[in-house]
Amino acid sequence: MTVKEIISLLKQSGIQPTPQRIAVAECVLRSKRHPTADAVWTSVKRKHPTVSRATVYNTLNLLVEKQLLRTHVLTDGTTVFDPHVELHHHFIDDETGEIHDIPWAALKVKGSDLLPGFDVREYQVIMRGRRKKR
Amino acid sequence: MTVKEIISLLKQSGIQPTPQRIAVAECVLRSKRHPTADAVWTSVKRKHPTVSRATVYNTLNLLVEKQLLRTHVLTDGTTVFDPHVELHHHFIDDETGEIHDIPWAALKVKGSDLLPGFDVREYQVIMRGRRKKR
DNA sequence: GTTCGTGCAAACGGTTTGCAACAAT
DNA sequence: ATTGTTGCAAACCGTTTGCACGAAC
Repeated sequence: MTVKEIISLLKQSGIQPTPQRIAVAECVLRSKRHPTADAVWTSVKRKHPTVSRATVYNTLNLLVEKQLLRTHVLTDGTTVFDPHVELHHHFIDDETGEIHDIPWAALKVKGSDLLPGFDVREYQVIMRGRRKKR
Repeated sequence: MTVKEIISLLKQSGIQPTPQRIAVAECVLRSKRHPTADAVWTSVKRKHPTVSRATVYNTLNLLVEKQLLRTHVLTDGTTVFDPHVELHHHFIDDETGEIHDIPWAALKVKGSDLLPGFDVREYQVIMRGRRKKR
């Protein structure tokens, strides 16, 4: 994803593309991981040493609001940001705590439309275990 | 669940059943909801006005450690305690944020054993939507 | 009398907010 | 001139910790 694409994405979403915001968006949208806000801050500071934590947090929240990102809350309460906005499942590594994305089509869930009293809008499967050593 | 049952449950788990701990355990083990630590504190204070937040937190963590409770972290980062330790799924109400337990047997998930590179120990389905008005 | 639990208050860590300075239009 | 953005520091909130007192074996 090029800087130009990021800028036009921001504009499309009604976000003024300032240098700080572009840097934040670059970092998190390109990431294959699921970075915390602080990880983004650390990364952005490399090229933009004066950026404040507040700006990073505000920008990330803005991106979530505009649906360019999703958030996940880990079991220890910290929030991570996920540029992968399409529906997918998650696998959480017991040892490292790393979150891995699992393609939607890898699993089939039956019965969610049959729950009496519940109108299910979306769902996802969260799996826990170990990565296979191989 | 009677007080006697709770006391013997605590003893079985190697937890000394003090009045405060019994009160905390009573509150959270009997609850059909998923209370936060603060909700437990508020509730326990009714009968035990001098109990401290620290004791409630310590006791809840102890119960989790001894596997009499599970925790869930909500999207806003707060932790709730779930006396329902058997495997089950969850439905989260979009409007109220309430967590509802869904019996394990209500859903069928296929494919979790087929993920290359992942050794799935457990999984659960998290659904979001609205309660049906009826 | 040693161990364990309690209550208080202070510390903590991640996140937010208030505010003054500063673009940008 | 108005509107919106930034950086700083302080506030915030849920949770944990340090410590002295007190109860129990």
